[in-house]
Amino acid sequence: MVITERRERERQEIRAKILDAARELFAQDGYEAVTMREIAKRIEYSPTAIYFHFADKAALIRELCNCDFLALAQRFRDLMTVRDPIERIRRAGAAYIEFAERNPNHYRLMFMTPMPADAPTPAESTLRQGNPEEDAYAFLRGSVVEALAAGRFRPGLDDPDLLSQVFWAGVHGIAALQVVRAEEDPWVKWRPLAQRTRLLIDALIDGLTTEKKVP
Amino acid sequence: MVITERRERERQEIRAKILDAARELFAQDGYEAVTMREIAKRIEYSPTAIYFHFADKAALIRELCNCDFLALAQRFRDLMTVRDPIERIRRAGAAYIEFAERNPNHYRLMFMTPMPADAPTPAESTLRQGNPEEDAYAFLRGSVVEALAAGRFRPGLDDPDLLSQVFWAGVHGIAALQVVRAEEDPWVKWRPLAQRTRLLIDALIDGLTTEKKVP
DNA sequence: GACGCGACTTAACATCGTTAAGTATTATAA
DNA sequence: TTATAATACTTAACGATGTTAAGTCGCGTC
Repeated sequence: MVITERRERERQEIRAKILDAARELFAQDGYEAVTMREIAKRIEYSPTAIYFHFADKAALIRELCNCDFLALAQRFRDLMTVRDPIERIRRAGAAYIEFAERNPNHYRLMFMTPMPADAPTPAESTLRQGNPEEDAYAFLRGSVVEALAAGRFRPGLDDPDLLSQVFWAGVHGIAALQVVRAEEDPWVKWRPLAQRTRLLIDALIDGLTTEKKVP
Repeated sequence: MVITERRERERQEIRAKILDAARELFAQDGYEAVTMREIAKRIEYSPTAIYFHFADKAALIRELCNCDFLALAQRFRDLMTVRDPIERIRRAGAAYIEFAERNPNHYRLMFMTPMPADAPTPAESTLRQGNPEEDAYAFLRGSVVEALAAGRFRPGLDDPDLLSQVFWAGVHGIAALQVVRAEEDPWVKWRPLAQRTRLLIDALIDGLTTEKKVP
């Protein structure tokens, strides 16, 4: 039965080729602009061939998205070495925004697009929910729990989910506005991204914890 | 020449009918889902008729968008009566998020979609930039300047644009995540919007100003 | 050596935004 | 009063999109 193994291997190869082509086009031009026909042309197959490997365009893009979630979580994994949980949260916020700046189209799909009804639930997904190495939210929440245990947050603030979600919202706001209004915006004179990032993270941490960065 | 006046009036009427139909469909289903043919069916005209009143679909939607910007700015206008600038900023943040919650599709178009290349510049737009009654950013910035003059922000924080942008980013983060992940999200157990809103605004204000809400 | 299945192609469908061409109605000019 | 021109539309069609139906070809199995 070695033959079916080879078949399976070939299947995975062409699957990967499709994904690579799609990723490249998509990172360049964004979701809507990517065409099944164009992906097909790139890999020198007919457009229909893609449908033997992916149910539809959404499924294709969803698979790319999964990779991106993993990539983000793995950037966070490197921050495990930071011992102080508050400092770790700070760095995670900065890394998050940097990810968005570097992969604006991926970020848009991951966090700025409504989830389709048939999106995979944690049970279906290959990503294991709650595992900080694969789930970025779990990483953030874990650090919050740690800081909470160390009594670093202000009294009265004791809900790790609420705290995580507020911090996430803050950095997401910076990232999302950057992605959408990155180029020349005649309506608002944007301050440099680094300045906005720094001040928001500092202010949020200052407002939530007992420590003071600014006197 | 009263006749051309009537013609112009009729023109405006059908224009308004198109806009109304488009607004309703759009608020229900979002931008991509709205079809020129469906708008046409609703007003009982042929699809082509729309093109005699609007250059294309984007122009149509852009006009709706303009109305929404104005509507938001006018919600802010009511906050002019709040004397304390910091309290006014607080309330503006809450009103902003409430607007997003109530008009998720409009919000998506206004703040979560890349600006098309042919979007109107402030010079072209009917909205007057810098006028706090028509420009929500100007309203926020004005309040920040006022608070700055009153010495309410922490020492070292003296750039009204940077401060405005950071505050905007914070509330935008809450609003944007709400719009995209409002329904059941199996990945994150979301805390109630009101709680997230309150904590983020309080924390940001605490972190940026000299006053303390929480001890 | 007939059969069947898997991987693919060609052709087509429905739907989308948009445009070309034609047609009434109506105001202006002769 | 009638010819002309402009206005406000309609019908038909174009090209592009995601997707599906039907057919082809090659390989492994009985």
